[in-house]
Amino acid sequence: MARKHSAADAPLRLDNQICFAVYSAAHAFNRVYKPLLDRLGLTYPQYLVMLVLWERDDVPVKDIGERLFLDSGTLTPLLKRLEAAHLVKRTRSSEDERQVLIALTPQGHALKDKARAVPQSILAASDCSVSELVAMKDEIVALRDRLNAVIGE
Amino acid sequence: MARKHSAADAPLRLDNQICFAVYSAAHAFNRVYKPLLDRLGLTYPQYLVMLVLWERDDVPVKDIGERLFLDSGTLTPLLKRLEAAHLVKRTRSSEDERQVLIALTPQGHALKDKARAVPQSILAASDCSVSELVAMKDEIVALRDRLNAVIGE
DNA sequence: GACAATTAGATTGTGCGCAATTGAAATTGC
DNA sequence: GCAATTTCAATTGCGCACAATCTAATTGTC
Repeated sequence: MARKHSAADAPLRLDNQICFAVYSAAHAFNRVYKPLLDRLGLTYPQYLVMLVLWERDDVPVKDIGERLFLDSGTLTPLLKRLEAAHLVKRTRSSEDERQVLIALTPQGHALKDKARAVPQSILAASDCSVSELVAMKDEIVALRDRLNAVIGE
Repeated sequence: MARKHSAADAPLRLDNQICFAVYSAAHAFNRVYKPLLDRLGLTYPQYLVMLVLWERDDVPVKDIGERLFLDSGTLTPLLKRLEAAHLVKRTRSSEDERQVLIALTPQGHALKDKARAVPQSILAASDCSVSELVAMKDEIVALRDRLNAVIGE
């Protein structure tokens, strides 16, 4: 019978790790996005922040972080770079001086139209039907949420 | 009828992005792995390298990179840290002086036994049957491979 | 009103991840 | 046989990610 190494090692084999499937797929997405986002002058995490802001802006950093599962250590420098690129404006809230509100500039709003080409290209690259992708996305989100539920014990 | 914003914006909504599902799931995995890997003294990417080496060591950096989809800019410093931790040894190949061969030290081999507890904990955290996880992994790997196929045009 | 506890964001330090460049070694093309 | 090309690893620089720490502002309790 054909067997690779010892059966006791199966749980430690790279190709059996779902985490590596997810990890490597994330990098593959990043590589496909890169040339598309270069045209917008955005990195992939910056693109995610812009997606959040295009839905609703003038929101505190905290809200963006909760949406993307990122903390201030990641977002503060990223948002400063977006501000340096004149895509967002950062202003202290007058109601709560602890908060910094992130608003889109006119250029930030305008970039949304150029961004509409991105999802189409990604769909083409994934070489997959929309319904299949939606089903997969829902499964992955469900897994992510179960994992996140474990973090807080 | 209930509609969120404009239908034309649906392709740009964060919750419709499969890439974000994958991206955020990768981070969720990382957070679940962290306390488990801390006990082994490994980061997650270092754990992946060790998985590769536990299958077969004495391999050039290039092979590890092809397996994990990582380049020398990532692997060289990572491998130097594993060497500093006395888990691997780096030696120039005598057959091809361009190559650096990575071999496990006795401690590197020994760590495999401690690592066996990791996949079990991950399975528990994912709160999912093995067959469901395998099916999902295969789908994600298939998507990743289609994306990677596009990179080379 | 005073003070402890909490919250928001910024900062620092470490470790990826990748593009671009470099340098040495091997392969090829003629 | 030797120049041109290719290959492999290392290096540099930039941008995440996140833990830990810090400061300032707000809330809760009395």
